[in-house]
Amino acid sequence: MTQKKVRVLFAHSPTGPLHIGGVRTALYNYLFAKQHGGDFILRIEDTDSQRFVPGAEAYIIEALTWLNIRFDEGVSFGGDHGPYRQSERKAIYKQYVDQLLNDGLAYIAFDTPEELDVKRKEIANFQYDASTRMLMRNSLSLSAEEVQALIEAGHQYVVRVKIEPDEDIHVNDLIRGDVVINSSVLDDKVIYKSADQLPTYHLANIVDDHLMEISHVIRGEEWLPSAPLHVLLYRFLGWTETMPQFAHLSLLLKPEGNGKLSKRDGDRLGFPVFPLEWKDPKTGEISSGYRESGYLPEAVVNFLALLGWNPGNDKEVMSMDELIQCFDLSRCSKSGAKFDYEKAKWFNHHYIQLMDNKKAAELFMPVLESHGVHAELPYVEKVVGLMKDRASFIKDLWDLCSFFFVAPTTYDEKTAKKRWKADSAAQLGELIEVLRNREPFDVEGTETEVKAWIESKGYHLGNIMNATRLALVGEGKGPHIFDITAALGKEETIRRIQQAINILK
RNA sequence: GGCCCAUUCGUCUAUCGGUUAGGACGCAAGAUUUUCAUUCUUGAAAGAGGGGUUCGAUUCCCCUAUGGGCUACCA
Repeated sequence: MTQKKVRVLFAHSPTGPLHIGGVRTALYNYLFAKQHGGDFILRIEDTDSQRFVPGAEAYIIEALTWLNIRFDEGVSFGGDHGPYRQSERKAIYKQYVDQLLNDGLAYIAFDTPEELDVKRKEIANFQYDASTRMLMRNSLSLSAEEVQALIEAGHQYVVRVKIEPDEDIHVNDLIRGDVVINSSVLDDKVIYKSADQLPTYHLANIVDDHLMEISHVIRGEEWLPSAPLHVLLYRFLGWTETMPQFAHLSLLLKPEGNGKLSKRDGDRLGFPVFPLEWKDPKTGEISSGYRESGYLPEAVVNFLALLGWNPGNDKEVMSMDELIQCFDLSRCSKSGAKFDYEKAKWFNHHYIQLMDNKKAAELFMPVLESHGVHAELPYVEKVVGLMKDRASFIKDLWDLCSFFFVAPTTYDEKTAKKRWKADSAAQLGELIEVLRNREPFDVEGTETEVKAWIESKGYHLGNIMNATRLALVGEGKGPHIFDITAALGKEETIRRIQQAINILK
């Protein structure tokens, strides 16, 4: 059987940004390749010259690079099975189209799109196949002379595969098992267009996969209905022995309602469907991306890996290396998975908790800058260490801990009403004296001394603490009070308390 | 319409004929705490429906329903 080296690919058409479902397909291919010590290849399928979108190719590469999904070979990565852009492989395809034509496994058809439309209206459930092809204008219904004359007169034509009816075609799918489709329901698919001298997906795909020695084709379920056609094409070309193994992945569905997750859903539902922000070159419309929304690549990869696959145990948090080890096509679920944005957020939260303070601080620096704060990294690191457990996104840290960088100028009304008592001003005045004499101004020492002072005076601990918090933060939130004082330092702590006394009285 | 694929808590899923149907997100309650969170504990929450096969079906088969995909000179 297939002892050949594992070579899988991510093939995408440059018709727009790669969406998150495509990212998952790329990820699964990558995991599979790496697990088997195989190659992961990028192929650009630009056989539809009409729908080409500039920038789409670079986008795919940038997005997957961000996610640490690395290619071994392909467009912009080199390799000896190139070129990897289908538009650059015209001559290659032509040769196989001719072969099919010579072998009588394909034929030339002159029907224009308009003529086909007419037929589709005339005949219910019209399908260009064995039952109708003799009614059409093609090299089967026309004489060789007529065909020749038509071509010489400059008529554009297409080449269609000639599918023989009444045969059960088996597709052995690694995820779904034996899938059988009768050839009668297949139509004589167009495999080549004379207008741009390019094959369609079906032919290009088979020829390239064969020539690039692809061992496994792992792709979305939307391809399952045409898989029998592909099986037939391998047979027609004489490549059945080396035909890759197929695996059709279930689709990613909209979180609410039903249907396949699409470009539109993201901004409508308030979460990204693209890995990176994308600006449509034609309309200028901007679609949000995971990266720009503050997602960590590790979180996106982990979340995506589990959408339609699981390791067979309760383990959910997994690094790329662990995923590579555990991944198993046979554990991919057969049914579509609804996109769960809340869980994606949880993964991000979790990965921020796991991240070391320095890394988190570095990521937080630009956020601080954007708020006009220029802080020293060691200080930011300390603050982030105190607060990062609470953030789902790095940028959330600003709301969580801006008071570490900017003193409050106003005090939250509700909190003030509840926490600032009649004697708060006097008590905090005394507290300032206690703090002024405190040395060193560390967390434990200061806490011990302040608590001792509160006890000796018979004050209410909660009242003092809550009022102090209000003075330092401006509202009733934040970490342990002495973590705040130690971070702010003696001078700033006293200044803020004094200011609160002045304003709140 | 035709063809194909699917169907376990709200969501992602485990279970490969015998389980109190397990975990995670979310939700609720409680604990911890000087605040807000985090964290921890607990709880509610599921086999689409109907037939078979079997001593026994969530699990195997069939039908129905529902959902999804495909049905282009798009991928």
